[in-house]
Amino acid sequence: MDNLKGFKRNCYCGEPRLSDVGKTISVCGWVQRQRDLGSLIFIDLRDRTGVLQLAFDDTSPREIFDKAFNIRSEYVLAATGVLRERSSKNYELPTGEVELEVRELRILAKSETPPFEIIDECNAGEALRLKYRYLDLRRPALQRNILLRHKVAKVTRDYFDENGFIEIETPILIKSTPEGARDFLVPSRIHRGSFYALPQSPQLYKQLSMVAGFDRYMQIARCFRDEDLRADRQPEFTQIDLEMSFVDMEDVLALVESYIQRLFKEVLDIDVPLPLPRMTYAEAMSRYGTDKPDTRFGMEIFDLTGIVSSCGFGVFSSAVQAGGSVRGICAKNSAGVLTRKEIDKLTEYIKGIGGKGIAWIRLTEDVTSSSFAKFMSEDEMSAILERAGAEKGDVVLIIADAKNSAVLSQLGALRLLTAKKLDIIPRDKFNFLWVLEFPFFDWDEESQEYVAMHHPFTAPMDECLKYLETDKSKVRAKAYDLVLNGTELSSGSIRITDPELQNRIFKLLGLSEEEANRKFGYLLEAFKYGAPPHGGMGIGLDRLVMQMLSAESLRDVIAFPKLQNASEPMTNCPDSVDPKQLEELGITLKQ
RNA sequence: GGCCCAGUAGUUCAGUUGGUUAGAACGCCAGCCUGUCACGCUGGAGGUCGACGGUUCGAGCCCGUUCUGGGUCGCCA
Repeated sequence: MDNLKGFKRNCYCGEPRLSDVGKTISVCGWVQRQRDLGSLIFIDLRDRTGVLQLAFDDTSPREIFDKAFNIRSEYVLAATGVLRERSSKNYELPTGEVELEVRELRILAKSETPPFEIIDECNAGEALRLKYRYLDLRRPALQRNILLRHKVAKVTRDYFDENGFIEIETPILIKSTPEGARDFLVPSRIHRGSFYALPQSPQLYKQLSMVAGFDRYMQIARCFRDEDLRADRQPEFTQIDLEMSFVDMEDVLALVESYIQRLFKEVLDIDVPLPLPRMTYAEAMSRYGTDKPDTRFGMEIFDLTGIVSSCGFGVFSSAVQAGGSVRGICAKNSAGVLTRKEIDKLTEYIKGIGGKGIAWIRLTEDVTSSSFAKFMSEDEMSAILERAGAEKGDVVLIIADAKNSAVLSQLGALRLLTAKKLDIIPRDKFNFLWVLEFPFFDWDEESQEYVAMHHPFTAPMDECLKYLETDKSKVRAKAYDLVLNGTELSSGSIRITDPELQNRIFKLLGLSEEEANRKFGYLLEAFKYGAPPHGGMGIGLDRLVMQMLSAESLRDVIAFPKLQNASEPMTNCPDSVDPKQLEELGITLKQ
């Protein structure tokens, strides 16, 4: 093993080109591969910029050649030499026309054989890759992802800085607010029996920053939610958090739009046309069955309620009579893929998410089959086909339920699943969509009452204030979501700054004055001292980067993510602690 | 907590109807090789078939339980 003494790197591995031939350069890196051809040895040396071929032959000093002979994958090397043109070039590689004729070679570290190959094609399981995450991260694909993430953060800070935003760090140890997601708790040693919580978002602090007069705040903020994980959900994630004073919704939307445009141009060189398309929540639900529609493909939901309200098929007519609806989607040119068996699978899926089943019509080239035609008149069937826009080769999938919301959400899920099955979702599109006019209240089946759909500081739309006490279903919020390819990227609202209105809202949400004061008293108190009108957004950085890279999982864009069970195998976290630590905190564990 | 999928060599996987000594590719080790770049050729090492229990003359394969990982529903104001 050698050391670095006297060695000075002056070049990254990915940099040298034909025009540099003849220069003496010094590089450092990891051995991607050693190819021993007998009296000729090649070593591919990798750093974060790329790969450079080191060459050793009979012109090499004997001790250097012997050293090269014994070098294995993932050794760390420092090499100095003269750059020369290759006699046989590799045009696949940016550095493929040159190679380093090595004059000095140092082994800075040896390596055991890694548990999986450090190549992009590596298919090793997530658990193994996370246990050796530092090796996984050496793969060029992950290096690119993390680098792109860095660029996104850089452009973000630049953009908001240029628009007058100030980055303010808000605390990580905060008061628990047991609304919404479950909090991570941190026991206090000094205040025995009391707990801090980790922030689910810097929401209240950024609003207080507005009261403090900072006018425009942004932060690339870490957020924590103690809920179950998904491919696009990690217990800690990063949010581009912003808040602005003296603005209405249009100001926030305009600023975020132009941020998105600049970001995609600078990082991906993609032009995003503005303004971004908009849709109300009601329209999104009725056309796509979700508040985050993927508009990269059609297959929109159509309404059959009027056509089948008094038909002979009890499943349909009884759903309509109970106040529900009958709706469907039409999967174009899908009869080949959506066989009876496949439709049965879809039905199983629908039953799994609380549905009753799927009624279907399948139009192959020579025969039309259906699960319910025998109950219908010919006129009714042709009216359905016409409404569906169905032609030969198509499959119509219909859902009926006494609850309209159930019909829509099931069709929304079915639409996505079917599109994935048919592989009709374009991968190279970035379809942004503002979803506006969210309902202010959400009906909670379990408690049989209205609950806040957003956090309780979201302002109702001005024209809806009159319905607050009389008809909660009519109240819409000054809330807006930014959706990208069916993913909720970002969510924001204009906030309530009028203490009187805020008290009115708390009352409607069943929060007593005492309870509201205990939970958010400091914010209400602050608002007594001159709160500017303000609003903002939180943009999910991880999901944004994931979409920009078309990554399959959040784990591909987070340097050190957690497994589905919220653990991190590399450091064995979470882990038990020394009993002394618990003693200091006054904590006793059960059992 | 529910549902679905997967656990076989270091890694990714195959393994027929339950039947001799469990295979392949890559990786690893050794030898040969002067233009490779997924180098090539020859040879070699490497296995508690996730674990436990059951059925059977006999289990990688069938049954039960359990553990682990992935996806998903619930959950995520």
